[in-house]
Amino acid sequence: MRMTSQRSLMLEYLRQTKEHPTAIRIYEEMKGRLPNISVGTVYRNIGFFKDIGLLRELNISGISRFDGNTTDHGHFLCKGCAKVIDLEDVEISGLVDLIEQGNGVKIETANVNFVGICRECL
Amino acid sequence: MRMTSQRSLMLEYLRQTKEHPTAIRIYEEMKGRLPNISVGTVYRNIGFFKDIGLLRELNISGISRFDGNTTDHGHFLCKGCAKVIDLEDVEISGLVDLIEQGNGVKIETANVNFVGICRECL
DNA sequence: CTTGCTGCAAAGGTTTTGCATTGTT
DNA sequence: AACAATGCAAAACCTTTGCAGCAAG
Repeated sequence: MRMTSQRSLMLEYLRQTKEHPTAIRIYEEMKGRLPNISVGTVYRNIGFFKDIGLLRELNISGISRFDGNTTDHGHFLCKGCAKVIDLEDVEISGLVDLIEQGNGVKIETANVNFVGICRECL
Repeated sequence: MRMTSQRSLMLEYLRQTKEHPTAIRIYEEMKGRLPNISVGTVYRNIGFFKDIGLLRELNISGISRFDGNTTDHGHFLCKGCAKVIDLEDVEISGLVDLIEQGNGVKIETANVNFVGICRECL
């Protein structure tokens, strides 16, 4: 792989942000630093980072969001303010073992997501 | 609401199928019985059924699939054959309580989905 | 110098929407 | 008769892709 300015800026942003951005949000963020960057590049690099395990895709409520934190954890999407909260307290590895043994399947990725109203919006 | 032939056939199909169809799949299925049905109608009715709680939208791997079984249960998507298996053995209500209490949020819907390889494809 | 990455623009696929018409109630 | 739901087609999105040029190694 070739480390380009597009890739290093994307990684820098994805590693520090906690906002679980959509692809378009990442594109806009990059646009501020690299005005000529194209959506194609953003999408291609998202795919690349996913493949090498630096990025996780979240499937909550239709639109894809991305998370630079690839440890196993759940997510909560607030319907009120559209914020996504990390749920570090969900024991996903235990769930995975249970389901693999109970159903005879091999699990590669887990998506444990909840939608509702956050503390601030309540 | 007005019970039309489009709606009753959609409900009949969604209640009996176990294939967790995509919107286009539902459209094709309906097309076999109502050759003039339009995608717009299918999408509008999917939204309507979701609103009144007769249908659940699954967000696994990008494309939306729908499930007429609205009881709380998880799903497993096989990367090999694209089949979706219901996971009745995941204790979702327990998870929901834990997260609500630990994070001070109110959960409305839970998406507990796994991707991997099924027993037959292994 | 090589070739992987990029920007651009077009295409592909999904979902939504405006509007005149149809069909339930 | 009213007006909710439909069919049709266009539009709005999101994502992917082909290709020529650029730049990292």
